[in-house]
Amino acid sequence: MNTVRGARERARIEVTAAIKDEARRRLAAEGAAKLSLRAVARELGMVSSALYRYFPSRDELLTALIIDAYDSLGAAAEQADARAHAAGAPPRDRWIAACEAVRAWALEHPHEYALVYGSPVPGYSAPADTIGPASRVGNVLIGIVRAAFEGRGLALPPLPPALGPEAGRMAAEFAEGLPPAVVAALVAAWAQLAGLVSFELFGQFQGVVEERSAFFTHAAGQLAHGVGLPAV
Amino acid sequence: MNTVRGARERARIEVTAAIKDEARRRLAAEGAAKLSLRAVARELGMVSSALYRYFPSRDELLTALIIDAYDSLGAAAEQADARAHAAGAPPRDRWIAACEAVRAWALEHPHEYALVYGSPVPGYSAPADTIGPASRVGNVLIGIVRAAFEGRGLALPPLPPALGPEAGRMAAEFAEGLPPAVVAALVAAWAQLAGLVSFELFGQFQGVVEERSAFFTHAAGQLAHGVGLPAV
DNA sequence: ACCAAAGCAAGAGCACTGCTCTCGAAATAG
DNA sequence: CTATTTCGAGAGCAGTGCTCTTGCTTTGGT
Repeated sequence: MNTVRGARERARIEVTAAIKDEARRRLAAEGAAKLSLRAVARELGMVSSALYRYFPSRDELLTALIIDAYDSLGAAAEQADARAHAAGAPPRDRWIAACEAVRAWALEHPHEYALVYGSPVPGYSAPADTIGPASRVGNVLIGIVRAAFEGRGLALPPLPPALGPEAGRMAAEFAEGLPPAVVAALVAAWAQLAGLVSFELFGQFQGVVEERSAFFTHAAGQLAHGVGLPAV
Repeated sequence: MNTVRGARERARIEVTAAIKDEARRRLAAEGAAKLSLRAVARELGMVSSALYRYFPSRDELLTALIIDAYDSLGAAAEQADARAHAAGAPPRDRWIAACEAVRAWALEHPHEYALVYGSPVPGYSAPADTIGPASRVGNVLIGIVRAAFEGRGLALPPLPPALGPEAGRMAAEFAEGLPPAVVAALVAAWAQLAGLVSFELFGQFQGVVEERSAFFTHAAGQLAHGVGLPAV
């Protein structure tokens, strides 16, 4: 019922939020590898050992930040798509809008993007709590393609027979009703989108691509074509 | 001339190599973030301060490993393509072979792959020494597409007019003679290939894609189609 | 052949990290 | 009002990157 349970509990969630905020600030400033519990505690005027009452380890703190990042990124994609949808944009434009939202979020929060889509911190494996928020971006893309499928226009990408069962399983598991060939293309496009963003963010385009924004939009359009969204 | 310049220099390059070897071993075992100079030195029977005679900082050691990783990955792609080329494979199959070689190398050297294509270590920007080795994989892909172009079959991908100058610049800069539209598609495909590999390697496909190998081959084929390589 | 210069390993030391444990104070629950 | 839980503080451990000084050894010029 979310009742007020006394000063202690309220203080706890406030301190927890303050810790995450400060950690996010330091994350943005110096990156995940240099995020130090002691520095966070120091900045908050507490002693480092007190922080362990709220997060049992540095990795747990990072996990909390990862979940928040997934949620923030997912929300950005959802909003961009909703805006495009409300404006009556065709699926292809909604797709591009969602992709551009992902890129924009990544450019605004580079270290948080690196946290979720970059190399995982070694010896760390994402706990189950992250898979829900992690799928929000994917769900946006699925929703756009589904809209195109239920409307008239969706071209079927090719699918080698050997991949039929696997694609069918993926479709049944998280994109019920969509043709397997589309689902397979969708998953690939999702990874490829991350590749485009990561390359730009991690400096791989340095000295190669200059007009990043226009280039990305073009590439996103190509991805849309790849999953079968019509050009109109 | 590579003459023998005395015991001291020989010892120096031997020790340098031993340090890199041990560092690579620890990198494979625990990842870049936990790579510790002291541990490397300890394992080599020297004291940590002695290591600074060979590498001025931890970052410099990492840079050396990055260059080696780029070279190793590039060599793997080159060999795979050369093999396919020698076997008379058409461009599309050479493309897929090169992509699969990249994936195989990444699966064999996950931490080294993460070092070069994952999130860059924060506060670290790749020095100029890395750009040469870094482009070897890209050059392989360019070579394959060029072969298809100079033979008869290469379909021109679409290119929005706004991206014409940028694509032309890229073509002139590192793929002289290829149509700008192809070069733009090539650069995007390169990033997308990395996205596919990264997603698999970093666990983003966990619970999504099961038959990773078949899925990747299919996606690589789609990338080949995207840059204009004919299906035959 | 000798001797100064350069290269090198070792050790001590600094400031920092994640994390554990104990202890006393405060808030809560019965 | 008392017993229990909850929390902050401090000390401490083992580890880190990196610097500086101290001697020893190899080198190169005379």
